[in-house]
Amino acid sequence: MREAAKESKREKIMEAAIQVFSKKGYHQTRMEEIAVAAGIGKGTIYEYFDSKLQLVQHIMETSLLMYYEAMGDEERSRLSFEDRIRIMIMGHFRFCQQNKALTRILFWDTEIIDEELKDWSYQIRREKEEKMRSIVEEAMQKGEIRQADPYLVTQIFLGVMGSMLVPVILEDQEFDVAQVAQEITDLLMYGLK
Amino acid sequence: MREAAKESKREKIMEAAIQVFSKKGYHQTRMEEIAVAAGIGKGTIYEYFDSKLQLVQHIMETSLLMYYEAMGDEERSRLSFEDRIRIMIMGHFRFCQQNKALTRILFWDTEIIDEELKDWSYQIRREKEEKMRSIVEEAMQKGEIRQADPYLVTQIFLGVMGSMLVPVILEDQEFDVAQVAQEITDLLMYGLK
Amino acid sequence: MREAAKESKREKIMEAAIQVFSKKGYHQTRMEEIAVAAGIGKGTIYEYFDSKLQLVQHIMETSLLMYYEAMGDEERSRLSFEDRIRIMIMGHFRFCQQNKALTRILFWDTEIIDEELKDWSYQIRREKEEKMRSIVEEAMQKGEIRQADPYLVTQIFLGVMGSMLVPVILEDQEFDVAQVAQEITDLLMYGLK
Amino acid sequence: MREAAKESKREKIMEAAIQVFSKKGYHQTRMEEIAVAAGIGKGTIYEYFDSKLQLVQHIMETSLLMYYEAMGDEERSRLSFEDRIRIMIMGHFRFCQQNKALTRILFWDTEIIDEELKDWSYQIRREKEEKMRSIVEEAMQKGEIRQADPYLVTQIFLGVMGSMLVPVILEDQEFDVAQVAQEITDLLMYGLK
DNA sequence: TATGAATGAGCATTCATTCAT
DNA sequence: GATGAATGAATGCTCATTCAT
Repeated sequence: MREAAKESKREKIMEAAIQVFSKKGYHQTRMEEIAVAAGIGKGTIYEYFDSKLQLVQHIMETSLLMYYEAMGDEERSRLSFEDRIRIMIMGHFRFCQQNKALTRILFWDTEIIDEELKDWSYQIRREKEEKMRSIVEEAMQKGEIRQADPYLVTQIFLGVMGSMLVPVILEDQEFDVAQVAQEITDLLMYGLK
Repeated sequence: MREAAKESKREKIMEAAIQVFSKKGYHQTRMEEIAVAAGIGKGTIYEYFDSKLQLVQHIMETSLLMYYEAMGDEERSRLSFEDRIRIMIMGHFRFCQQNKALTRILFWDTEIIDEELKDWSYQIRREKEEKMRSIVEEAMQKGEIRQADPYLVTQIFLGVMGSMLVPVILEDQEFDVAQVAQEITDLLMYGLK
Repeated sequence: MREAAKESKREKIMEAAIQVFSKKGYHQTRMEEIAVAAGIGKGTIYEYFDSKLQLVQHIMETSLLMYYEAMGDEERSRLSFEDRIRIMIMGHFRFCQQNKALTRILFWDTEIIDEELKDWSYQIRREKEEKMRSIVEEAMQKGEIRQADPYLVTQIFLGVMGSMLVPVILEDQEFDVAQVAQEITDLLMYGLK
Repeated sequence: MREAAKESKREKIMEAAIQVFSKKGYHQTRMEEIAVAAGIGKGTIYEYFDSKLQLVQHIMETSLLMYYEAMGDEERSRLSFEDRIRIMIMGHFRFCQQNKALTRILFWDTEIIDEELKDWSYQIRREKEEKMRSIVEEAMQKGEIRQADPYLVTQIFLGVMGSMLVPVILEDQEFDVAQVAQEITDLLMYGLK
């Protein structure tokens, strides 16, 4: 089989797996369901992935890379803090809206699948947190935002980003990503009063 | 056996189950582990609960009642919006800090256990959301806070409350509940600028 | 406890067990059901019987004695063959009609409970067969009935006796024992022609 | 796998199950024993049958069809009553002799497995009875046999057919089916005198 | 390479029996 | 004696994984 075709079947399996995992959760999903969804035989999955665990790991790792790319804050240090977080929030929402099934797997049904995967997932979370915190701290130093506990502010940002998953995931709402990002940034920057 | 002793054993099983479910997740937990953790025989669990599913359901229902009690917003409509949400946030944090394992089960590892339980869980979430939204809308009408999309504001509040689970759950940090609630309320009310 | 009272509780358990075993079969019956039916505690059964198996064994042995007594062919060798088998068939029917639950356990739901019990049950059956055959052979020698394979005739007699269990057990019919015994004897003696 | 091979494995499982059920009874039989007897893995049984209950149900239904075929009384209404029942008795014996394990399951160890199966089994019994009765009544009308209670006569026929199971099942005797059927018919028609 | 029939480790649950009260 | 709460051996069934075709 040509490399391309091989790759395409691997992708097909991953896409099928994402749909089924997202709908039923890892433990409730049987390998056969994935095979059926992918339109292939059960055994074939094992030609491309070592195990169910490795399949979900691979999905999570790959999608996390995609997510970071969508969120990417590279080359934006010259922007104002307000713009940076607006863009970041927007990137987050855009990714979530475009990859609902994936979002559910990555950020919502944080089911404990495996000790190692749990640790990896925590590690990722911490890294994201660190990065966000350094942005916050930088903005405080520059005087762009007022002094406050940077850890707290970081958690709030992450929490707010998480908050908007609900309408996307549970209620399947579509919304204007740019506008919502703008409104949220406003609220965070200028408060409710 | 006296009623009290019977009740206490039921509680013992629930506490053991909470610990194990919280540590390993529902599907990774074997009934025997719960029995061992409770210091009883495997069969004894079935004297008090019909099945593994019913056990986790009962834990979730009971703890949700506790949570709502801790959060209780009754008789507070005469307070200012700022005070109300501060108290609410504080109640949330206090509950989470005092019931870490439970918090993980209720709000963190939202693993798909059962279709019915999933629906119930969504229902609960929606009710909480409704209530919060009505508080937000009331405050807007009274002019306590500025006009904004009430749905968005509600999601932000819920997100912020969710955000602080991370340090509690994942990093096992202790913090001063009242002070953190105050700081968060400040940030939400007056913004970062 | 007085001997009499002790005996009466033992009987009570046996009667309860007979009812439940008869209705649900040995394997489908739980010790608790018997206890409930007897109006006593589950543990109490074990004060009177060593085990579920021993309980059913005891029931079967006791009732078989009763059955043989009802069937008893002692002191009847001076009667004609026709009278003997009529009386025997009548005894069989009378016992079955008066002890329906027991009949079901003894002769109908011949479920394999235990290897030993199975062997015992076969042994009993063979003894009954032997006795019947000797009666048949005697009647042939005396010229009371015509020459035929005595084994075959014996099986027919036993079969006919078994046949009438159906209306008793399955259809709960009541019938005039003496009359039916007479009719059957006639049919066997003089044939259908 | 070819259809034929698949069917043959299904048969292999059924045959193994018949042997084990027949030897140990339904409740005493573990699925693993059947698997071992069939020379396959435990899980394989579930590829062909949904459950232990469904397996035994399928065996009973299939074998009953076989039995009725062996007994078949079609196109025999022009024969004399005597011939009809002789042929019927012969068919019954032939089936039992050729399918001993099956016979034990169908007609001997009438253990209560399941409420539904019990009802089904009674239903079958009643149908057989009805058919036999109509044959008896017809013969009485035609004057082939003397007047008697047709229900009683029917039960006797069925009882006699059941009676000969004993030597087959319990004593593993072989006998000349045609000859025994002839003798039994003689006895029933002309009596013992 | 692709398949799906075969497998058996693993687990929830039942229930006869025990034994502290 | 009487009890019923506690127990754990026993077993039906599932499903990830293997491997012959």
